[in-house]
Amino acid sequence: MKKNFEIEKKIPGALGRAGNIYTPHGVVQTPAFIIVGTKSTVKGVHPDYLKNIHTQAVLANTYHLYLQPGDDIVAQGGGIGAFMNWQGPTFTDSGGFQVFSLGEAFGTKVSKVASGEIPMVSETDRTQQSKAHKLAHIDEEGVTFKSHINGSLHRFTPERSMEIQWNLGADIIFAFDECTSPLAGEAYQRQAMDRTHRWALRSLVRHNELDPEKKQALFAVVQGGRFEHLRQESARILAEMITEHGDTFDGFGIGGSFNKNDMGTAVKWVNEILPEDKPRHLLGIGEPRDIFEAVEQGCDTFDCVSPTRIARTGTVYTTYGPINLMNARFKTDFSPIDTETPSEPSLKYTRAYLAHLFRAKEMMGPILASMHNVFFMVKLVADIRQSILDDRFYEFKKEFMDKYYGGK
RNA sequence: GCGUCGAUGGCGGAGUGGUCAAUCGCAACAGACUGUAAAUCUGUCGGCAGUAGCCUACGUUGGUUCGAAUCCAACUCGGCGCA
Repeated sequence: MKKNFEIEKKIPGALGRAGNIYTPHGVVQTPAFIIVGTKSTVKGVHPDYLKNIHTQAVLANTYHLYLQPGDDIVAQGGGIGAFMNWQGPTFTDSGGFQVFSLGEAFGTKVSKVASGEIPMVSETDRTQQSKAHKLAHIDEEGVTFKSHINGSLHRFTPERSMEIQWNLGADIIFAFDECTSPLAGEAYQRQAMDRTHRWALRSLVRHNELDPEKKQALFAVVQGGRFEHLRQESARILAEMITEHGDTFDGFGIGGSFNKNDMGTAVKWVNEILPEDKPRHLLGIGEPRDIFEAVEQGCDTFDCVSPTRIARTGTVYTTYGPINLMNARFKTDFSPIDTETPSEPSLKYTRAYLAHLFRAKEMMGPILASMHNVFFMVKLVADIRQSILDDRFYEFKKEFMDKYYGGK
């Protein structure tokens, strides 16, 4: 079996490490922030810019590209990378997140990261009526989706997800899983986790039929919610999972829901068990604080919609915390977006100019803010990597956190 | 000059006797956003008071009425028509 990951240096006294993931489209130097480009485009950001700022990889979405334009068309276009003119490494999520966002979370404000008090809602408390409005329905075999675009019905199974991801052609793909809600109780988490494990094996089997030469790396997705013993069990089962042909996973994703306050702890439970010599991707995370915690506890890659999503509504990252450019005080603030971050937008434009663009609803507002935020996160995680290589991770962490959160 | 229609909170525009401090949209002011249902969503938005409540308000003045943004009269301003 070819080697697709190597560790360069570890963080003393922790699980963290700096390393390299090798893909057919280049090396991902880890830790790395993978930029989300759901529909084979990073919203508002040109691929050339991503390249210029040394973005390590782009993550697209199986469900969205399957619906539009269709994975067959993406395949004809040469796969997501060629289709969007991105030459670097690519990932695709399996559609597992949509099981949550279009299912349990649909029509609610529930986020996969819960903060503060978590109301425990048992499965029986949910009415049939509310379930009827959801766009995703789960059964043992797979998930039936109702398209959010035109209402048409679609069936996803682990096998189908592998086939679509094979067509999309990303370098790193994920097993089809169920991202559970942070509101789900232990009984449901257990049930969903066990099912996700069965789906993982089916994904592994189907993937190896499609890709005997192993052009794509397949990552399993650890579940278990906020329950320590479930997380540990999930990590153990997936780490040991092997097909009758001897195939195993190339890496692991850590998915599902988290408690905002102890994300590092949850990640640690898992990474203490996962094999050290395979890469670990923390799905859908996150904020600077989360990333520092997760890197320290052994995660190698991350993806998150936050940089581009918050940018579109006027929020930009700065060294001293995020700011919302729509706030009145920025109307006449002619300083750079962030004096300590040399992104192209920050070097060339003022806060007042961006504030004007956002108020005028000019598309350059979201574009420039997205460019800045992508730069900020890519650079932050690159800086974290460098701090590990330089043996100064903890110093860098404290320095950054003190500025960014200002003691909060 | 005559006729006619209209004048509502920053703007647009509902409301036509009590349930109106007044639907809604925009603007404004905040907040949220963690494997993108998202250039989205939520809250506030006359003044004062921590909810109770009080005050000032629907062009102006006066009137009808238990009660008026809503009915009547005059006036002021504006649109349109005729001279």
